[in-house]
Amino acid sequence: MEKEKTDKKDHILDVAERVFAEVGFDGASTRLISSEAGVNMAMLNYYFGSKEGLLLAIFARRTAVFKDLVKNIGTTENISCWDKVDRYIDAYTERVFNNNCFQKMLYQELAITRKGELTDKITEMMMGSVNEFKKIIQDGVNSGEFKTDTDVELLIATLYGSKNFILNTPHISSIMLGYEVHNQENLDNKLKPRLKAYLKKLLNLYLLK
Amino acid sequence: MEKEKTDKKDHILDVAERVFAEVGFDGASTRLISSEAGVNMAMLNYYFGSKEGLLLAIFARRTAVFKDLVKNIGTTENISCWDKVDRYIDAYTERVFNNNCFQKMLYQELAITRKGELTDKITEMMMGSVNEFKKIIQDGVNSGEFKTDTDVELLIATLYGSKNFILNTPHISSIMLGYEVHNQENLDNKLKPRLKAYLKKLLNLYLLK
DNA sequence: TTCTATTAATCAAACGATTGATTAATTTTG
DNA sequence: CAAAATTAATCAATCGTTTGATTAATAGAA
Repeated sequence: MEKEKTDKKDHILDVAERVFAEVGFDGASTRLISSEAGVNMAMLNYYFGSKEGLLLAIFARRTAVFKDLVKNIGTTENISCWDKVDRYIDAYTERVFNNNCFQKMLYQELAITRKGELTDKITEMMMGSVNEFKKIIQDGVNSGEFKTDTDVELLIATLYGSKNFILNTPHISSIMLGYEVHNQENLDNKLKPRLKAYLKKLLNLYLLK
Repeated sequence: MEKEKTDKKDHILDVAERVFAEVGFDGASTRLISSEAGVNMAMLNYYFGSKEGLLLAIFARRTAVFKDLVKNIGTTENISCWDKVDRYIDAYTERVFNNNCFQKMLYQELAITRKGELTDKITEMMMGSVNEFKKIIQDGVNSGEFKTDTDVELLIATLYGSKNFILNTPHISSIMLGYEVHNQENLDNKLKPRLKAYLKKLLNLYLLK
């Protein structure tokens, strides 16, 4: 029935997302993906048209969820700009830790100079999140709450990049931190609160007068 | 003659490094690499044995150079720990901006869970650089120059990650910054000094009491 | 209900194209 | 000349995709 079909498609998307994150888009053969998902190879084309269609479907699913999550922290009234930054860091950290396979896949695609439709879709999604944060910082600078010589763009690079380094170079960060970052329990219990606290302190020192 | 042979091999390594950075290892066919380099396809195997051998040769060439660059800022006498951090940021920024194709390729490989020899070689190279910086920070904490609650590992993630975000997601960062980050002139004249100044201020605020 | 049509889902097999690699022949070099 | 460098042609393997057939599920007509 209809529900089971959706479940199966969702299952394939889950598996493909993980495999793409692990070995990259070009490194992931349709045979590997289908065998990992426990489905016949032809089902990928049957459901998603092509390998690239599968990739697009993964992005479509996540972006649909993200639109709700990124929304209007910046427009909340009656709280300081720093509190907005604080909330943004919380929301952002939660989001990326709960979708770390997708995040890893996302930045692998961003690193590659490919053609067409997907790049635009990714860029649009990223810029939405970026501009939300940018607006918060800019408001804080304009209102005098934050330092005037704040480098907003590089601060964004720090926010996104610090997390990327941890999650997207697991070989290195696991050695650095002393525990396996692929382990979701370590991620949730150890790394997530640590990263939140670190980012808040770092940005607080950099932004506030 | 011997010199020309080395030149040709070096030329192939240059081109392959760029192509790997642009489309990833799996996305770069030997035919594409050889045509971009203007050599016959068989020359890749003739010189480097295999496609993976070519990748290894790229790493071997860069690591040989890096061993000289990473050396002993930490053991310099008679300067403060902060001055060491200052110098490290300078040296690090210079290094990554002058090898941004290699850097991009490096982190694409680090993101992928692959087998064997290369991963160990990459990890060793990275940890050498990481530990050098870690030692500087740790000395500063122990001597009382830096704050005691410094999160060294996440600070490393910030240092490396901020730069990675700028250089490895050119689509996004070019929009953010308002100019093309692939343009080496923009990189050297605009971004490099800006990133240096930003990182120094950020780390200064975070580290110093 | 029971029999028949229709549709969706699934499969093994095969397709043409491309992959990385190798061969054997040729050219260049010393 | 002999050795090294370079080439076009070719190799088996794997790639993403398509095929035709089969099963399972649903709907319609009696």
